[in-house]
Amino acid sequence: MRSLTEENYLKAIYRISLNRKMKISPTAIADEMGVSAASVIDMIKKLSEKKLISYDKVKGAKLLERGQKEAVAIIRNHRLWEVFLLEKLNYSWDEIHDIAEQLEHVKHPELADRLDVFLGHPEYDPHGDPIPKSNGEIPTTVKTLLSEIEIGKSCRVVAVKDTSSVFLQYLEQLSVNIGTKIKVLDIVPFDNSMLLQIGKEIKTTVSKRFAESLLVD
Amino acid sequence: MRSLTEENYLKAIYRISLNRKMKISPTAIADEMGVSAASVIDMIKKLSEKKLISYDKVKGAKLLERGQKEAVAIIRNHRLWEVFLLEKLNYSWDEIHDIAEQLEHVKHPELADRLDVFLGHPEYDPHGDPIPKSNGEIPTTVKTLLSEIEIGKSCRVVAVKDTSSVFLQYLEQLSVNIGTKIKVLDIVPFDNSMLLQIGKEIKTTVSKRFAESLLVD
DNA sequence: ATACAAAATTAGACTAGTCTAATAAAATAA
DNA sequence: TTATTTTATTAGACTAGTCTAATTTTGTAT
Repeated sequence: MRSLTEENYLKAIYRISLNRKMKISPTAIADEMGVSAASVIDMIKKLSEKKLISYDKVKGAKLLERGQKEAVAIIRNHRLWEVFLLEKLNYSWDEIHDIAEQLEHVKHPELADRLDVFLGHPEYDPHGDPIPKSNGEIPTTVKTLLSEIEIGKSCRVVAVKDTSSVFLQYLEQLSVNIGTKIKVLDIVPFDNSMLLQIGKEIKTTVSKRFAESLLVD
Repeated sequence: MRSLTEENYLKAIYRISLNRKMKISPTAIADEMGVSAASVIDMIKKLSEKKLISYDKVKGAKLLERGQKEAVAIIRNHRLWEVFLLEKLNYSWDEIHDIAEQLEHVKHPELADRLDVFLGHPEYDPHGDPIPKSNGEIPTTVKTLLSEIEIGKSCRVVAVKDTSSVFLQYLEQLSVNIGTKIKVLDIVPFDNSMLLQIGKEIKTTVSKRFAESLLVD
């Protein structure tokens, strides 16, 4: 059984390995976790002994197969719970992360799968990140930005890139939610502003910046 | 912020205070929690200092207002999550407790209330225990056993008293679930067996013991 | 009331995870 | 290549929660 702390280290190492293709040094982990480098060294020893990661001063830390699997499972939990919180409990984009951070550690062999079924096998979490499959496979999603949609085509909102409250409030005002259907009616060549049909009711023009902050399918 | 362990002690003290009307001694808590009496003494000191409980060698431990409130909030979480796990994720009666034991500690000011709304304000958890309200009030439910229903009356299953797997399997076989409608067609005076109409399809006779293991409304 | 048993408490140790401060090793710049 | 800075590592201490093994207190039975 993995402790909460161990799980968080695995997750941190996983996240670093995605973001930057660089060496995963103790200091990098310390920054990610918000702890001292000394603490990280201790945990690196522990996780290495348990064969969850490999470590070498030169090459840095790296998840071994078991560690990788566990990290991905936690990410899967996290993203599924985020979908649940947003869609079922009507939480807003900016609130779900912290709660999912706690929920992701709840352990039961079938929990993620049952949640997945209940939510209808969502492919993305509300931040647009792909939800790993049960077998650990992560759909390599080519995320489509609204700004890439051609005139006349329709799409559905699957996630937001920008989670600032100004942006989210703007979305609310426009009645844009996850699942909202959007049709691109026109694109202004001058500044790439887009004329959109949002749902059935609303027709409005948005900036390029706006269109680059929404992920659609 | 309360630690996991502190929360579990508060919960244990609360549970003891319900079951037996007796003094809540360190040993009683130790038994309930499965730890040594020495550990309990330490925690009693801690919780007393934090004004969550009172303690006195003679009178034993007692939850103070804040402690009581927090304990009830945790119970509320627990029972709401049990409903969720059973009704939404289709877990079985015997699996939900352990998972809810973890979920109950997830903290966010609105979580319980949102879950409550999502689940449609359930009054009982699947074990037939009342779910505390948001304000801490616990509906003093006069639980009705199926065995108390009169001939010709109908009711709906709200919970089970017995959670042994033999009983649960029997229920499954009879297609009895939470929410299932049952009509009492006849009662055999000899041994109080009941002839039931279960849902639309099934008509069967069950023993008194069976009828005393099902809670209905 | 005295002796025995049970319960409460204290003392001291252990683990997991954290820290700071000191030291060692490596990388970088002059 | 030597000095400086950054990074890695070790040492030692702290907290929360746990334990076992005394020890003290309380309760009970004769």
